[in-house]
Amino acid sequence: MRRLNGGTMPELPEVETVRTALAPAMEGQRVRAIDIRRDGLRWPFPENMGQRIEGRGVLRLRRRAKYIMADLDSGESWLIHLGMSGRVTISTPGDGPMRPGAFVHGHPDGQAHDHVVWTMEDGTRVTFNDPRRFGAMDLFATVDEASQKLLAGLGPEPLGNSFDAALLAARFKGRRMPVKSALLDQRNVAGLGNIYVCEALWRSHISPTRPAGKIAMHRLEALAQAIRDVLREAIDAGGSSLKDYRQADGQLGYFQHRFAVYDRAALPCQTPECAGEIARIVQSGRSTFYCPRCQR
DNA sequence: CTTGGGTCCTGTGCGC
DNA sequence: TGCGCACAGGACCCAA
Repeated sequence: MRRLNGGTMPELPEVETVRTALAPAMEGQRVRAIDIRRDGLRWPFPENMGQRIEGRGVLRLRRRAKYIMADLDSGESWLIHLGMSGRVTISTPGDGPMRPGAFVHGHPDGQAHDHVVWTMEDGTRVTFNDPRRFGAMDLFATVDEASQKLLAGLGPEPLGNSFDAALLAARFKGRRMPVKSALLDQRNVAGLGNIYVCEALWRSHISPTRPAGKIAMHRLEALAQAIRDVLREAIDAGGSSLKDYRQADGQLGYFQHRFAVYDRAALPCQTPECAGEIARIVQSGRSTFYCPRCQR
């Protein structure tokens, strides 16, 4: 089993942690300058993205699913998705060198894959780095958010009031697909990714291969609670990591969390008195980690 | 409508 | 030591 280099992919908790860190650096300030170093990431950037952002004030930062939105005083919202490998670095003028590793790979002022750099009016610099370029940015009228292509159709926020077992039951009714796949579908629940789906299923003792429509209500209650618990714990862990982020070069987006099953193939299950061994299977081309003994 | 598979992208780690 | 390849996966896209 390959190692993940100690990092985790940005799912809801990591994105929320990034939003929390970016808010004090951006909210209430104007964008003095924006340096866009390529045409796009996963998709081309929106037309005139730089002109539409430069000079605008940032009213506030919000999160929806795995997206961060910066509401601008122009009436537009700037949407950012970290994809798989997106990182954000915050440098303040007092930090000394604005960024370590200058002149790397021919980039005069930064590191390889620094794609967008924005400078706030107080000199704070925020750098978006994304080697795999699965990330995305867009601009849309804030009032038209409901019809924004990437946001329309998203399911409820798992930490919001409308998410519960009854909602899962309604979404899963009659569905034969494995519950693992159903939880990854952002139309059912917004913000879960491979890691936290595995963790939540383990906590609720549900097999990832079980058809989504064949889970008893009391087990869906446990699942909904497990989803909320694992996300909340990861957000809390990210928040505590934030206090030390300067020591990590100000790099945000990857906060190590203690996983019970993810990337733990062949290691012992941590359910008390289970003594099972964590298995790795592939579902829809993705790794699933679970305990065949205590997850049914 | 539902479901599954392909695709994009680069860094990393492993086997030969 | 160096090379090639599998793998990591979020979300769209399309085919059956």
